[in-house]
Order: sequence, then structure tokens, then C-alpha cells
Amino acid sequence: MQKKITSLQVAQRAGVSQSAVSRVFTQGASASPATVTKVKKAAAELGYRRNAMARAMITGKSRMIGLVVAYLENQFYPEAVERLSNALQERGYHVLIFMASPTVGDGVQAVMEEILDYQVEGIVLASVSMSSSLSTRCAEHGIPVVLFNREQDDASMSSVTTDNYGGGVAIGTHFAELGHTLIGYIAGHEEASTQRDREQGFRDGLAAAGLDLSARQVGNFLYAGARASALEMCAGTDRPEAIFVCNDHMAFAVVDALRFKLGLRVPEDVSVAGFDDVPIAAWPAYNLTSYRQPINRMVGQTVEALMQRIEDPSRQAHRVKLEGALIRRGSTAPAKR
Amino acid sequence: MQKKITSLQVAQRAGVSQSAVSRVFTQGASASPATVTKVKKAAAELGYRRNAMARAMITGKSRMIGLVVAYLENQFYPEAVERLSNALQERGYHVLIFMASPTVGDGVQAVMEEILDYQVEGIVLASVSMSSSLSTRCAEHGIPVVLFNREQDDASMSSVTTDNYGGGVAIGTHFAELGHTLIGYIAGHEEASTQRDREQGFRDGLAAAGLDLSARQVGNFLYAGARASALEMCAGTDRPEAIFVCNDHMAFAVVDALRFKLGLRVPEDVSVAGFDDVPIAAWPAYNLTSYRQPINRMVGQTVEALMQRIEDPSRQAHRVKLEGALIRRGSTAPAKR
DNA sequence: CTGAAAGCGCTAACAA
DNA sequence: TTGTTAGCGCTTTCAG
Repeated sequence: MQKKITSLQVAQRAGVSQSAVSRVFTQGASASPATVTKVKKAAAELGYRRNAMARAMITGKSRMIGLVVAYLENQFYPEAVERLSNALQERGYHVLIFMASPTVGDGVQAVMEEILDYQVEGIVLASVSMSSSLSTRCAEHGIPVVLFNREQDDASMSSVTTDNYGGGVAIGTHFAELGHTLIGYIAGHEEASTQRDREQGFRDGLAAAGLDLSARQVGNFLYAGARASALEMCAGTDRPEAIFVCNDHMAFAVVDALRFKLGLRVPEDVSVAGFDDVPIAAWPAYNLTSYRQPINRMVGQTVEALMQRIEDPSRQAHRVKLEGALIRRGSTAPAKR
Repeated sequence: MQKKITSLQVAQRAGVSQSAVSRVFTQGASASPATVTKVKKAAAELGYRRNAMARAMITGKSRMIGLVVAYLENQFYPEAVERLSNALQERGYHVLIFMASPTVGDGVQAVMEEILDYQVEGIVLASVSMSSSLSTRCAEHGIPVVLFNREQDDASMSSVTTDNYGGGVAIGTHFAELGHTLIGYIAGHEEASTQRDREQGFRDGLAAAGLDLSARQVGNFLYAGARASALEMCAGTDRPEAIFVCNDHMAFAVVDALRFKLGLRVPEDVSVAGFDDVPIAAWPAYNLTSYRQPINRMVGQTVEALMQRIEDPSRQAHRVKLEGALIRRGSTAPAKR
């Protein structure tokens, strides 16, 4: 097992000083063509690579971004993680990933501390919120934090979201246009901003058509939770004609429960709509009407927000709300006359 | 924006030397109760946290593990990532994650170099293989690499897999017992060891019952690929009675194509079985017969392998093959008389 | 353009 | 138990 190659060894082999080696590998540093070739040759022969930690220590730039994520069972998040990671890699950043269990609120706290210990240059919080004390600490350290698919009242906190309210309105309007009057809603985790905004939009969309919610259950963003909610909501004779489920992941559970447990047809007996438009929503087994989150643009904006505040920490918070799009599929249909 | 707190500042405030501060925060170092309290108090007041990079540099232990992953669309991997990350976090390790596109073989090469630059203490390669030159380099650096859900001929490479061959046999036997004789197989990426082993096991399982494959297509582990394969395989009049699809992710595509494009019933017209037993396989929309990978044990073994070789790099490769289990569900049924 | 020298924040001998 | 002293591998002045 050969030891690690340092710049000093390269320097010796190339017959130059250690700092010369450093310069050769540093963007925009001065080195004569002769030195460059000598050093590069020696480096290649030895298999030299710069120690990212040592660089990070001195420059204060670790080129790492912390990513805290929960709900990986919901296909929306793996997809986001993948794209985010790719976008960051393209910019020369790397991702230190942490799982947060959504239920344990202060687990996030502990996890964030650990992330900060690694001197990350920024943090992305996907679907988790943070205590304001913690956000203050990050601000003090000058570490930008951006909330992905979640918002907080604190206006100093950057966030990238879809227009959840508008999406809710779109679904409400869609249901009204289809002629449904008995309407149900299955909520996500009550504390989540996405849940609140989508529900409020949905209610307002319905209200604009003179409609109101006739049933509401809480699924907590879980498959099992949504399944139980659907069963509860639709077991009786007064079941809704149309149900908006706060995200696709739960909507699949609702469709499954309706079809396979209650023997109901979707959309003939009950229309179901979700939110996110994850790839599975397009699979013919579900063919789910959904409000699409523009995930590419969300990721783009998240990276943008991060980069801006890394370059200029004094810059004010970047709060973006992107438009999505209603994707009409076969899980919603007009009310029966 | 307050500057970063260093151990020196804590030392000054506590009226002790900088190294005393270091000792207070180091496991098993000597410090009098009096010093400990003084230092801890000062540290708390200042909000001091150790700089993980600086520690890593000196100790040579970054407490980071590199994770390279592809195919995040296949639910098996997000699940694995989540559990792996949690298991590692419990042991005080953190995960630097990299996405590798499965098609670009040498993308992995580049990505691995970057990981190594961060002085990770180990690397997990999920569903990707590596060139032998690269594995040599890792060995030289004394960095343990473990292959998760993939194998390589190189016996010096640690790996954790399910008994893919045995799983294939189990499915083949299952089909034979159900009385099917026209059998199809939809392959994953041809190069993957999982693909090869599962297919070989399947063929051998069939052969033991005097059966043979009557159709074979390649889906490359992709939903779209599997869909096309299914269509090709089942459009004619000589379609198979039972199809084994190399993983669940593709099996969903096959079921969807059969049902919604070809108007066939599963399992009445065609039996379909997958491999992995991801959570979606249990959803009633698919209710898929599958060979379960013991993901918890796989993760446990992966962490174990890593830890062992981190502690003792001279230790020989850890190659584990875990038993899975055939999960019979409603997507497979006896042949019609 | 180049080498010498001073650290980044911390751990780990080494004396005291 | 403590403080002092070297560094870890690298970037970055600062002279030359």
C-alpha cells in the first residue's frame, strides 16, 4: 500500500519548490511553460491529486453542499436529489447527504450541526424545516441555506417552491369544471407549508365555484396514512365524488384503496387528483391527474440561490415560487348526470 | 456575521491552553474535572464546534464514506441509500454522494477520483462496477471499496449481494410448479452481474423441470426498455404464459404494457414475476410476485465490510451473498388447463 | 516567475 | 494533568 502522494513529492521529482507545484494546479497562477510541463509530468508519473481537505482548510472553501432530505419513499425526492447532485457536480460542488426522519423535529437540528462541522459552503433542506435558532446560526456563519419544496415565514430564508397555492386552485377549478359537488381532501403533514398552501388554494378554487369541502382526512404524506384516510372517507354512503390528495405518493394509495379494497372505480365512481406529477403518475396503472412541479427549474433555482449567496453572502434571500402545470389524465372525469 | 470560533478562542476564554481544549473534546484524553467544566462552559458560550476538516487532516480520518449510485428511479436504490446513510450516520460516518449515469462507463472513473480527493475512508458502489485500474488505485491508497448489489470477478473486491442465481432458480421453479411451459425472460443491462446471475439461475431452474426459455428480450433496467420488450414479446400469437422480468422496476412496465396496451390480464393471461420486492410491488395495483432482496441485511453487511477494512486494511475482501425469499403474490397463477 | 516562509484549526507527542 | 511544540498538505503573501 503506497503512501499518499503530496505536492512536496511532486516538487522534489520535478526539481522545483512545493509552491511551484501548487501554482501549476491553481487557476490563474503564474508559472512558466517549462515549470508547468515538468510539474505535470512528475505529477502524472506519481499519480498526484490535490488533497481537497487541505485546500479547503486554507481557502475556506470546501466545495461541499449539505443536503438534508426526508421522505425518500416519495419518488419526487430521489428525483430531486439526483438532479440536484448532478447540477452541483457540474459546478464543481459535491454533496454531503443526510437523512432526516420527518417526525423527529429536532433530529434535523443535530444533523445540521454535523453538516456545519464539515464546513459545507451551503445547505439545502428538502422537505424539512428548521428551527429559527439554527437558521440564525447559519446566518452568523454566513452559510446560505435554501429550502427546497418548503417555505418558512422567516423572510430571510431562501426557498424554492412551486406555486402550491395556485396548484391547489387549479385542482379545485378542475373539479368544479367537471361538475363535482361532493369533494374530499386528503392532507399531508399538517405542519408542512406545502400542505397548507395546497389545501388553501384548493379550498379557494372550490369556493370560487361556490363549492366547499365535504370531507377531510390527514394522510401525513404516508402511503399507509393515505390508505387509511381513503377508507375512512369512502366507506360510508356519503363518499365524495372527487378527492384531491396532497401529493402523488399518497394519491396512489388512495386509488389503490378505492379500487382494490372498496371495489370502486376511478374515475367513474370517484375522481382522484394528486400533486407533483412524479413519473409513476404517468404509468397507465394510475394514469393520475396531477399538478406538475417543474423539478428542473426548481433545481436550477436552488443551485442559483446557493451560488449567489456563496459568492456574495450579503445578498438578500432568494425566494422563488415557480409555476407548475395541471396535467389532466384519466383519474379524473366529469360528474355523472 | 460572526467569525468562526476556533479552539484557540475557547482556550483564551477558559484560561487554558489550546491543546487543553482539544483534549476536553477528545475521547479518552486526560483532563481534570475543573478544566473540563471551564472549557465546556466557554465552548458553550461561544458556540464552539470542532472543525471536522482540520481534524480529518491530522488524524487522517475524514469520517466520510463515498457513495456512488445510479438508477435512482428504481425504488430499490433510494431505499438502500436511505438505510445505508442512516446506518453510517449511527456509526459517526457521513456520506458524500455521487450520481453515476449507468451508461457512461468511465463517468464512474472520474467521479471516483473526485471522491478520493476528499479523503473518504471508504467507498460504496451501488449498482455500478469499476475498472480494475481504479480498484488497484484504491487498494494502493488503502481505501476499501465495497460493491453493493453488484459483483466483479476480481476476488479482491468486497461485495454484498443477494443470491441472484438462487433467486432466479426460485422463480424458474415457481413457474414450473405453476405448470407454465411457454416462458419469457426480460433482461436487465447485459453487463450487470445481477442480470447474468438471475438469468442463469432462472434458466437452470426451468431446465431442472425440463423447460426452456421460449422468448427473451432486453429491457436494460429501464421502464421504457421493458415496456418495449414486453410489447415485442407479447404482440404475436406465440406469447409466453409466464414472464420473469429481471427487476421489479421493469416488471411494473411489463404489467402495465400487458394490461393497458395489449389488453391482456395478469395473471390470467400472462403471469409476471419480478426481482427486488420493492415497496411498490406490494401495492395492490401490481401485487407482484417477486424475489425479495434482504435490504436491511445487505446494508448491515456493507457497513460491516467497510468498518472491518477501515480498522484493518490488510483484511481480505468481504464477499457476502445473502439469501432472499420468494414472495408469491397475485401476479403469477397456475397455467390454464 | 519562483522559492521561502507563514499559517488554516486541530491532534499528538513531549516535557514539565 | 498540563502547556509547548511540531506538524497534516496545501495556498498565499513576500522577497528576490
